[in-house]
Amino acid sequence: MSVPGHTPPAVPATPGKERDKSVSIRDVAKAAGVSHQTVSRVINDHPNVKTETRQRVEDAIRTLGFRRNAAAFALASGVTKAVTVLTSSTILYGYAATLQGLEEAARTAGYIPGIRVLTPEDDLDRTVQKVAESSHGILVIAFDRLGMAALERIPSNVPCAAAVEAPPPGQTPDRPGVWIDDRAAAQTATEHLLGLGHPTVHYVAIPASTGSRRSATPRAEGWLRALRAVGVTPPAPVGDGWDASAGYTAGRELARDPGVTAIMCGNDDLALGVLRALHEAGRSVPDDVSLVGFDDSPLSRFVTPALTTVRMDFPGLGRATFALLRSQLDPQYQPPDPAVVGTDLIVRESTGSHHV
Amino acid sequence: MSVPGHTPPAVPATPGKERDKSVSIRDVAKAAGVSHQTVSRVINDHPNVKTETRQRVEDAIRTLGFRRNAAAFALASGVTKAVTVLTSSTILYGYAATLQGLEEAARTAGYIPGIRVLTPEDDLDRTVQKVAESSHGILVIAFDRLGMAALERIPSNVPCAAAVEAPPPGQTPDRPGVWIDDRAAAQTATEHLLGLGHPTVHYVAIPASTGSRRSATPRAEGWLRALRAVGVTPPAPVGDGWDASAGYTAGRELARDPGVTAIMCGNDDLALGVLRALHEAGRSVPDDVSLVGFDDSPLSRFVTPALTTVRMDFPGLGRATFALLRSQLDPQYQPPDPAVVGTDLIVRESTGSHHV
DNA sequence: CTGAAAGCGCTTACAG
DNA sequence: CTGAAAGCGCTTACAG
Repeated sequence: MSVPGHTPPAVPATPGKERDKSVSIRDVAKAAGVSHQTVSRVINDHPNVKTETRQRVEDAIRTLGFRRNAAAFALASGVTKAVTVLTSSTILYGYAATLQGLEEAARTAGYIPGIRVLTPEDDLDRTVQKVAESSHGILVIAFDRLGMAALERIPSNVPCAAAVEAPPPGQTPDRPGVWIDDRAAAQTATEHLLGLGHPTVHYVAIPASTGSRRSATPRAEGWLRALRAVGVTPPAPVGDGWDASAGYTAGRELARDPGVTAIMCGNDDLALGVLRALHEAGRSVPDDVSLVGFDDSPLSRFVTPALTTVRMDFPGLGRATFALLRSQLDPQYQPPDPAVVGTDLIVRESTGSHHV
Repeated sequence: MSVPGHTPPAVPATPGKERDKSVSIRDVAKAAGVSHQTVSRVINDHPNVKTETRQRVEDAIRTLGFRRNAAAFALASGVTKAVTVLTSSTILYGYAATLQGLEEAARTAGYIPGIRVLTPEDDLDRTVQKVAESSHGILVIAFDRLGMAALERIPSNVPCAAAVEAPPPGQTPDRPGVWIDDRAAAQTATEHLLGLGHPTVHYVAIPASTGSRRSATPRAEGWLRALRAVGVTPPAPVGDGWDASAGYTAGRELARDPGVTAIMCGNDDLALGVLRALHEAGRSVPDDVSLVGFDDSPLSRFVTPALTTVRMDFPGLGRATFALLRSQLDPQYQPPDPAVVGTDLIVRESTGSHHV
C-alpha cells in the first residue's frame, strides 16, 4: 500500500458570488459594441455577418472567455442532443463493447450520451422517470433482467431503443430493440462440438434476462435445439453468473463428472473460469474436455489453449441500436439497413475430437 | 453469420408537428385547476401544498404524462447536474474500472455523467470547447497522451478533475488531479522479482502519457529505480501498446533472448500476450521466466499460471476524482480524505525463484 | 396555502 | 447586414 496523491483545485479568487461569474451573450455584445442578436449569429455561424463585425465579436468572445449556456440554447432552440444509456455494467466485455458502439454512433451524429448504471437497489420507476426528463431519448443495454425491467418501465411516449437478447422465434419485442441472433450461433457452436464426436454438450449458463429459468436464454435454447435435433437429452445447465468466478464454480462442479467431455459457456469470462477449474482438476483442454466460449473477448485468443468462441459484433449492435433511436428523434434520418450485426464461430485450440 | 433482427419503433400517430407534443407545467396547471406555480411546488416537493391540491396535481401529471423539461429547469434554477467524462477508451480494464468509480460517485451525488470518447482524429480544442458548454464540469481519464492533451486544453475557468499517472516525485500537476502511486508499486514489483534471484528484469511498456519516451512513465521509472538501486543496468524497454496483441509482439521479441528470466509488464493485458508468446516459444512460466502484470484485471487470477500482479484501486481512483470535481462545483461539499487509493502486490503463480 | 410577476440566457421570426 | 421584441418552460422571490 503506497501513498496516493492529488492536486487540489485552485481556490477561486472571489468566494461567495458564483452565479454571476459566467459571461453571457450580452456581455460579449457590449464588449464588441453590437447587439446580443449579432453575437448569437456569430456563434451559430450565420452567413449574414460583416467580416469585420464577426472578427470583433470573436475577439470579445475570446477575451471574455464566453461559453454558451447549453440549457438556454436547448430551451430556446428546442434541440436537445442529450440521450442516456442505461446499463447494469460498464465492465463486462459485451456491455462495454456495446457501449463503445453506442457512444461512437452517438458522437458521430452530434449527440452526447449520458450514462446511468442500473443497480439492484434502484427504484426503477423513479430512475426511468428522472432519466426521461433529462434526456431526449433513452438507450438501454438490456442483456439482463435489470436492463429489461428498466426498458419495460419507459413510458411509451419517450423515444427509446434497446440492445436485447434475441426474442423467441417469430416474436418481436414490444419495445424498439436490436439483437444478434445468438440462438442460432449457440446452436452452431453446439453442433461444432457434436460434430467432433462428443456424445453430449454441457452448458454453463449466463443469467436469464426474462423469466427465471437458466435454460430460457437464447444461447441456452440454441444449445438445447442442437442436442434435441440429434436425439440427445440435454443435461442440466450449470452456473448462474457472468464472470470468471462464476465459471470457476461451475467448472469445479463439471470437473467432478468424468463423463463431461464438451462444455459450452454463455460467455468467454465463464469459459476462462471453467478452464481454470478443469486445469486444477487435472483435466486437459482439449484432450479431455472441449470448451467453447461466447463473445470473442479480446483476451480469448491469447489464453492457452486459445479459446474457441463465437464472435459477436457488439460495437455493431450498439451502432444499430443508436440508429434505431435516432430514427425516432430525427424524422429526416434514414437508418441504414440493419442487417450487419452477425456472428461467427471462431475455432481455435480449446475444442478437439472426442477420444473414446 | 446469422441473421440479426430489430423491432422498428412505433410510427407516431401524427407525423409532422412534434414540438407541441410535450406537455408543460401550464397544461398540468390547467388540468388540475391551479396555477403553474403550484405545479412547480408539487414537482419540487415543497412542503406548503394542501394534500388535496397535491393529489389533484399529481393525477394531472400522471394522466397527461408530464415530464419536466430539464433545460428549462437548469436555466431557471441555475443548477446543472451534467458533467462529462473524457476518455480515450471504454474497453481497457483500467479505463473501464475508473469510469465505473466515476459514474458511481457521480450518480450517488445526483449528477449524471456524459461520456465523450477521445479519438486521434479529434480537434481537441473544439472538442473541449463544446464539452465545456454542455456540462458543468469535466472529468478526464488522462492515463495516456490523448487524455493529457485534452486536459491541458481545458480553460482554467472550467471546473475539472482528472485521473492521471503519478507525477514526478515532488511535483504536482497544474490541473486538479488524482493519482495512484504506481511508481512505487512498480518498484515494489521489480524488487519482488529481484528478490527471487533474477539478475535483471525486463520491462514491457505501456505508452507514455507525457513526453515520448517509453521509460518516462511512472511504472517504467519505478522499474528503473529498483534496478539501479542494486546496480543493475536496465535493459531497453520493449513494447508500445496497451493490449494483449502488443504484449504478444513484445513477448516474441523477449522470447528470442535466452537471457531473459524475469519480465514486468505495464498491465495485465500485455502480460497475457507475453505469456502466450512465451508459451509458443516453449518457455515455461514461471520455471523459465517469471512474469508480473499490473492492474489485477478480473481475469488475471484465472489464467494459468495465475498472474502475479499489482492491484490498483481504479474504482477508488474514479471516486476520488469525482470528489475533487465536486468540491469545485459545490462549495458546501467537503471531500473525504483522499488517502484511500492504494496498490497491492498480489503474488500468484507466474513468478518464481531464478534457477541457474 | 396559493397566485401574479419577473427573469434565467439563449433563439426565432420580424423589421429595417 | 443588424437590431428590438417575444418566447422557450421552468424557478425564485414577492404578495396575499
